[in-house]
Amino acid sequence: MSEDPKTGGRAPSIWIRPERSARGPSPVHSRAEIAAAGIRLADANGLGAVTMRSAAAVVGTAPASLYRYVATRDELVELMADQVYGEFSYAPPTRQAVTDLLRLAQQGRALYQRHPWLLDVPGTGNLPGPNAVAFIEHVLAALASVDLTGPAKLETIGLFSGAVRLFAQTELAQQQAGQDTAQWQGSLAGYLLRIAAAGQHPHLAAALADQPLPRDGQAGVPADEAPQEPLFDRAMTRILTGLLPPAADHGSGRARSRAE
Amino acid sequence: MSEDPKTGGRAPSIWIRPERSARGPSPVHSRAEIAAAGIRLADANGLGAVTMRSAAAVVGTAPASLYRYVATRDELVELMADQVYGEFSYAPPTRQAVTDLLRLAQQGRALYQRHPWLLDVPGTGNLPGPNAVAFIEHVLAALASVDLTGPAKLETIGLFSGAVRLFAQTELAQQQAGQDTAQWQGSLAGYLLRIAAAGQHPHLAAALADQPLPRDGQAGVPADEAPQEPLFDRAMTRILTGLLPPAADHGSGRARSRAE
DNA sequence: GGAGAACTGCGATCAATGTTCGCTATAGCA
DNA sequence: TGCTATAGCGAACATTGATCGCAGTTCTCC
Repeated sequence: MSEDPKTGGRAPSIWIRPERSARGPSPVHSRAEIAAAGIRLADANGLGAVTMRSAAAVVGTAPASLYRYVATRDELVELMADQVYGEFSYAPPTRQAVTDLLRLAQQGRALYQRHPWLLDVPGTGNLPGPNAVAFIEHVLAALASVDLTGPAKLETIGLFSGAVRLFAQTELAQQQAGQDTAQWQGSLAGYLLRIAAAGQHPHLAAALADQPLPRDGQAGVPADEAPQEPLFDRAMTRILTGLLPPAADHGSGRARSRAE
Repeated sequence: MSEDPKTGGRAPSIWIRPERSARGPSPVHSRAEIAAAGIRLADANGLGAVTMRSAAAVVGTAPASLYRYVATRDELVELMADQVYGEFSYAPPTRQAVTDLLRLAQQGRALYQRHPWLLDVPGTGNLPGPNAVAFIEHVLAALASVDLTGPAKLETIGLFSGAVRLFAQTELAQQQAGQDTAQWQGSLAGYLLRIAAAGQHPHLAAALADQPLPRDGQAGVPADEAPQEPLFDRAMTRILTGLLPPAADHGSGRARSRAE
């Protein structure tokens, strides 16, 4: 989303640039190593903790040296994102698009759980790295039997990824709010309740009065994961069946876009 | 780390803090004015163009003075976001949840079109401002006849908003890529085609070979809005019908989805 | 009406961060 | 054996968010 009005002679994406050239001394480090360092920092303290200086410190080099591997900090983040995309493991596709996509969605969800900072990485505007391309390839494989044009499939992939991201975001937000700091929970609840009490928002008041806290008990054991899983699956399945054309698979020739 | 467990002792959100106190000279400016300045900057050059200095310059004051109105830059962005949420206009709800929500989604889409930087504003983690609360209230009104618990409705609102955001994001990305800079389009296309040509990604190759440009055939006239609209409506309707329980309206039993 | 408190505007300034420049050492190529 | 392109990096610069303290202003309370 970074705006660059001029962009005269733009440096090519990091995925086009070769990692190193033949001449000169061998680099001590690598893109993968630097990306791993950034990932460690981001996993621990969020994307904001990834600075050129901190990343350089983890790698064990000087800040300026990172620019031999990466043209800009955003490229570092690109590297990090694509590296974690490599954590997908792809099973051979069945013939059921929804089944395969749901499997991928579950992995995506786990990925966001493991690397929450991924939500802060803008997904658009950059070229997809090799692991992202591999992901696209496998989603296309899952969509093989679906009656959509090529471009429509690519757009569907965007929506699919966005949906996974959206669910992960919602899930992370609420589990972070509910578990990490009760004060934030209380802050939001109190805030909304006060607004509701003012009388100007009857529907809000009703919604809040309905069932304030179906969640926490008195025990410290957080049973957060288990009941969430089928909800994710069910919701994602609904989204997917809505996103894809009805799976009438009796190959009747020409593929058509669902629009027009 | 524990500070003051009582009284919500955290630095209170800007929505809790009063805009001004009784004592002291009358402020020359206001939150709304500063937010408007930020919005103008962001509309013109993206969210990155909104710095304390630039915003202060637009308002006509010194950078340090802004901190009399806003505790941090993020609060400025909060103000901006809530101010544009005020651009919604709410029609009296029909009894059709999907219809009403679709209307709201269309407005949201237009909002993102008018203020693309809104996509860069993190939606979670902050208290909703007054206009966001008004939006929630109206979505709840649209959901009045829907068979969901209060908390479930609130969660549905999150998903609904996220879906609108997701569609807007996809739409903006592709219209920006397709129209603004042909070089980026060519860059992505060439990049993917080169990967496809390598032979390791057959499905990608097939998708790219399918139908490169299903767009308009007439040159010159950019008919970009019109053909997009029904697609948005149809897709959003599908998402909504998937998100909501089937609209058995008069309290018949438990609603179920057909997919299992 | 006067004193003090609380607040506003803001110049000056600090710290953090992304990024660049230039120097030296190094490794492949002719 | 030079030539050249590159790696590592110390030093420094520009931008930006944020703070401090001072002077002027307005309200409250006696």
